[in-house]
Amino acid sequence: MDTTQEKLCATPCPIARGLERIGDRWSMLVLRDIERGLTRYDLIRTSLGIAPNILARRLSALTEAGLLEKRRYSQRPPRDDYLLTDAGRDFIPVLAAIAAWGARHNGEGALSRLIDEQDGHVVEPIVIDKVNGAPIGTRRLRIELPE
Amino acid sequence: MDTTQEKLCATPCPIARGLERIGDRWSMLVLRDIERGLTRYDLIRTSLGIAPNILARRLSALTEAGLLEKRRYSQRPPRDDYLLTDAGRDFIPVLAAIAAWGARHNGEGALSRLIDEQDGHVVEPIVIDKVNGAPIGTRRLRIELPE
DNA sequence: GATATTAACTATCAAAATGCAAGTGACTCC
DNA sequence: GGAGTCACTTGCATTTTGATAGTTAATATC
Repeated sequence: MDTTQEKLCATPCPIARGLERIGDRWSMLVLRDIERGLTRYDLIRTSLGIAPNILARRLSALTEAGLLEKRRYSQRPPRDDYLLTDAGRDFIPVLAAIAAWGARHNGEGALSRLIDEQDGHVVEPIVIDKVNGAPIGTRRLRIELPE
Repeated sequence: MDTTQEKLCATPCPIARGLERIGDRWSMLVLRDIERGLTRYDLIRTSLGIAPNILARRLSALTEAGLLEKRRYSQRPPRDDYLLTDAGRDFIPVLAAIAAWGARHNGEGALSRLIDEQDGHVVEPIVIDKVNGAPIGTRRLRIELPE
């Protein structure tokens, strides 16, 4: 019902374009779980407490959208797990930014944290402009429409 | 029906916590529009093409969630506009990161771009770890649950 | 002073998405 | 051959979304 192609070029806004492909809670939480190694249907289902039909639909929508791919890990019985594609993996930093925001503004009670495995420090994600290193939000920005 | 308080502490995951407050397409697009100066109901409605009841609900949910605040700009007739709170403004960098992802992976056709008003360059948002400057995704991370 | 217009909604109802519970298919293990 | 596992599907109730029309409180116009 929503192939990747048909909605492209609907809007010039890259935020809207991005949200068309993953703009719902479950999809983002599915990506989070797969990234942390829960690559199988049942692992994700019990982790999220999501209804089975909903998870099935989300997984195939994410696969269709090119964020996940199925990989057969057992021929008999036929079993697949789900892996992030390049596009899916590239979305993980966005989740990190959402996590940082959630931690700053939803901070009551205990929170899980992101740890860098190389040296064990607590990661603090922020969004910057790669061009000059300035954190987004510190300089006035403008949206320029295409010609 | 969803006050800010009652869901807090439901999960220790800051991503899930964040998404509880803004994890839907319309809310994020509303924030985008308000940030670019469309602070009034009708401006947002025509910009997004959203149904009026849905927009009303989103605006009050976002206000309830502490991302927006109403400001009366006319006493007679009584009229309000919507402004970002600190928490709402702090979410803008996440939208920038989503936009960058959307531009990278949804790039067919013309796209609008973010311009830095100080020197006019095209902004390229990326998420990094503030602690060491490493882009998120370049180092292995682990989620640590609270004790 | 009646009528039109503007801005910000609310009300009503149909359509779509979500969610729960139970069931199915393809196996393996005992 | 019965029980268990994994990855779902089916059917149906509930919830959310969306389209359309109407409302309220005013000002502006004829």
